[in-house]
Amino acid sequence: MNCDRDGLCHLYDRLLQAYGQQDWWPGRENPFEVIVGAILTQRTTWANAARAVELLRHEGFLTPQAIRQVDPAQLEELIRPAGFYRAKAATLQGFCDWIEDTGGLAQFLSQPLATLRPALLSIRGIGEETADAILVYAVGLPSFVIDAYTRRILGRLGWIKGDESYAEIQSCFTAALPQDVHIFAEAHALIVHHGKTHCRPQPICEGCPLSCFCNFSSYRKEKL
DNA sequence: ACCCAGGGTCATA
DNA sequence: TATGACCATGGG
Repeated sequence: MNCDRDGLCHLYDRLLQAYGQQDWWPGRENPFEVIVGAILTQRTTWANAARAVELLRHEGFLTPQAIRQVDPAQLEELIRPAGFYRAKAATLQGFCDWIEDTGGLAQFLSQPLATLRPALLSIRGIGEETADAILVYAVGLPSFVIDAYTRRILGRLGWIKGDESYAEIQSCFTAALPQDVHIFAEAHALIVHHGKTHCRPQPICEGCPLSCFCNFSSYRKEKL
């Protein structure tokens, strides 16, 4: 792995210059809605997850109490457009049970990163990426999100092999960037946007702001 | 008829 | 620890 500070800072600058501020994750003013969105968008397009969020909002289910109390079958029907709806319904209710049993949403949002991240990871259905997305976009704590696009982009740049652990890649970003949640939020949003426009499984090299991207030999051997 | 998307869990070797 | 199977909808 050759993922140094200068390279990552340069990557961030290039993406920011190319795409501008993303101001990601609509509905960021409602932390609980962001948490629900983070769970529903797992391995799913945002359009599908957003449909499910809208259905929940329309029926008045965008509170921990409401999701906790609703009949599981009804919750499953509401979030059906998001896919994996049985697993995600169970995750949502598991999360809301835990929130309500540990002092409520306000209490949750006021805790520090060192206690919040392990707590999130202990909930079934919430892994590292979802936990970090919740921490950054809902709670406002700087815990860098590593997703498939991040791995694919770094892999195609030749900076990682691909078998590095989540923590290993995350620590590179943590060491390179200022410990500012706004930077972390923006950087991950830029990576996803770049991934969607140029770094799909089938690359789209026309107009790619990272001109070196499509030429790397590591490109053939990637797992993603 | 494919492939893919802002993952995570569990069983197997 | 490392693959593979499975979860499931909707768009290209």
